[in-house]
Amino acid sequence: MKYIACPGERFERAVYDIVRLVPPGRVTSYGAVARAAGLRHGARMVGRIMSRSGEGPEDIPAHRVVNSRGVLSAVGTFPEMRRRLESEGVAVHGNRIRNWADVFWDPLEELSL
DNA sequence: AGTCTGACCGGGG
DNA sequence: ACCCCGGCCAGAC
Repeated sequence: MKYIACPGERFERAVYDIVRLVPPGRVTSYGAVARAAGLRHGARMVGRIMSRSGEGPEDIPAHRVVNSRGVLSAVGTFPEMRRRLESEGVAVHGNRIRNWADVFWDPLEELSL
């Protein structure tokens, strides 16, 4: 499966497809998803897409996407995020993920795109 | 059209 | 490890 750099609906669909593949117990980042979806500078867009992801019927693990430093930057508007991660075995200290380097799941690498 | 604001990122200090 | 800054892009005024 491969995605081409094309903004708009295609990009959004690619983002959804990728996020759905993040396994429980692992976490990825907005920027990493953006790059895998073909937009090098699309991190903010991914963030926006995640923030609206609760609206539709689409069911995706938005809690498994955090910022590039392993911090739960969304916990303010998405409080359940932390509990969901912990229930999957991800250790969180403050709002920061422990062993970030080990828990990090990079779509580009894991999915050979 | 101009400006501000984000669930962002990388580099530099 | 922390903070700051400039760059990034789309949406809301």
